[in-house]
Amino acid sequence: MSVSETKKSYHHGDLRTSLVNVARDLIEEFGPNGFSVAEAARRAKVSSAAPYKHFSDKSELLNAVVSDAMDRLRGDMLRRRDAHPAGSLEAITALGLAYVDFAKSEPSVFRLMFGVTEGHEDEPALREKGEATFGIVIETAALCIGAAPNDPRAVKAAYLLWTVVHGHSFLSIDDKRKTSGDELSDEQLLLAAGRGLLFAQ
Amino acid sequence: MSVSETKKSYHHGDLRTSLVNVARDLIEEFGPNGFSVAEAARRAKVSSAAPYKHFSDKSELLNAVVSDAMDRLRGDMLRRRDAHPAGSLEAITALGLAYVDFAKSEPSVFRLMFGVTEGHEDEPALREKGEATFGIVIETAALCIGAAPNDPRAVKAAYLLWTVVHGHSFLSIDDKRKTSGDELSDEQLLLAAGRGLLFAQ
DNA sequence: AACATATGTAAGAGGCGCTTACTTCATCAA
DNA sequence: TTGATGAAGTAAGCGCCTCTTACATATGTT
Repeated sequence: MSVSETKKSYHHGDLRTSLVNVARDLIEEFGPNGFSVAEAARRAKVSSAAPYKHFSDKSELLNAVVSDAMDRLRGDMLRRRDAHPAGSLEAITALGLAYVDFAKSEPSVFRLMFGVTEGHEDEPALREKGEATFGIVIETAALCIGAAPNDPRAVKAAYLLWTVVHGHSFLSIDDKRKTSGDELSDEQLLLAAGRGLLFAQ
Repeated sequence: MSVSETKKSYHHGDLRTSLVNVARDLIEEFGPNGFSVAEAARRAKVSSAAPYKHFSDKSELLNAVVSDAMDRLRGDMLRRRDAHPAGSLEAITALGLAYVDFAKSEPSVFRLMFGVTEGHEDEPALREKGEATFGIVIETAALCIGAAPNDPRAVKAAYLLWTVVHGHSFLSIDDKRKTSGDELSDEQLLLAAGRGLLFAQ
């Protein structure tokens, strides 16, 4: 870059998108708590007041990061599920593997997606996205056990599988797995869970 | 069991213990992120610098809250397990119910016990407590399936059950359970998980 | 050309984490 | 009894943060 090329127009261009991306990086670098709006503004090369033209407060920016992450997670899950025969154990296991892999690749953002609802009430938009994703799990579980998607057995099986996947994701990224089945792959674990829980009553 | 403060109350009472108790209240009131050392000091009626005579920084105070919570959780688990016949499905289910009940009664502290390891490295003391608690789960699972505690099948079953209980705890306190098996009791859920997973291979 | 609107900056109020320098008081050796 | 010691407190302040207010600049419609 040449010297005089630091033209830097007064307006940024797409600050909103830049902030979301920068925020995601910062969250992964310093954790959800280490993130600050001021640092995000610094990295986006704007003043520390500029972000507030796009987000009413810090948590709204964080929500934007979460919303984007939920979209990507749901996309990953569908893509990987659809690489397997509909109704197969592999199909529903693929959903779980996508979930676990997402948690491992973006642990801090994943943590932010859950539980860091402190300080502001649940965004309905985020809740809807979460429910849509769980709907996919229910559908897929129903196909596996040959039931209708509204069959309580499918809902129960789907929820139990979700607890395994969700719990395993957290325990993995929290590094709480030293003592336990470290030698088992995620796939072995989730396949076992699927076999054990799909027909559990 | 908050370790007995042997000889610390020289000056204005037992500030260390007061701070831990006040901090626990604040965390439940405002969430792990809403907590501030300054507010804890205010509630304990000391200057904002006083806490730093007892804790080197904020996270050390939080660690003390977590350590105390882990002791209470382990105590609850043992107490409730031992109300059932050794090796019974009810015994290992009781472990899980104690875990879930703890999460529900102190959701913010529970959240703090996991994942808010940001900003400071894992305290070995806390890790040890966690591993000891998981050891209880392994032992109990081994008894249920008639295996030795070091049998890989027991470890695998114990870990899978832990993922269910841990995941269910988080999903419950994060209020992510609206769409799902809301009508199922924790006990029904955990019994089903126990039946499905104890012998899963 | 002129205005309305969106998007940026500069400056600052108020809060928090943590440090430094100083003060108070319980304990114990003399 | 006393007075040195050191643990446990306070007051003041630095640097960073969130968020606000007042103002400056760019864009597009008319």
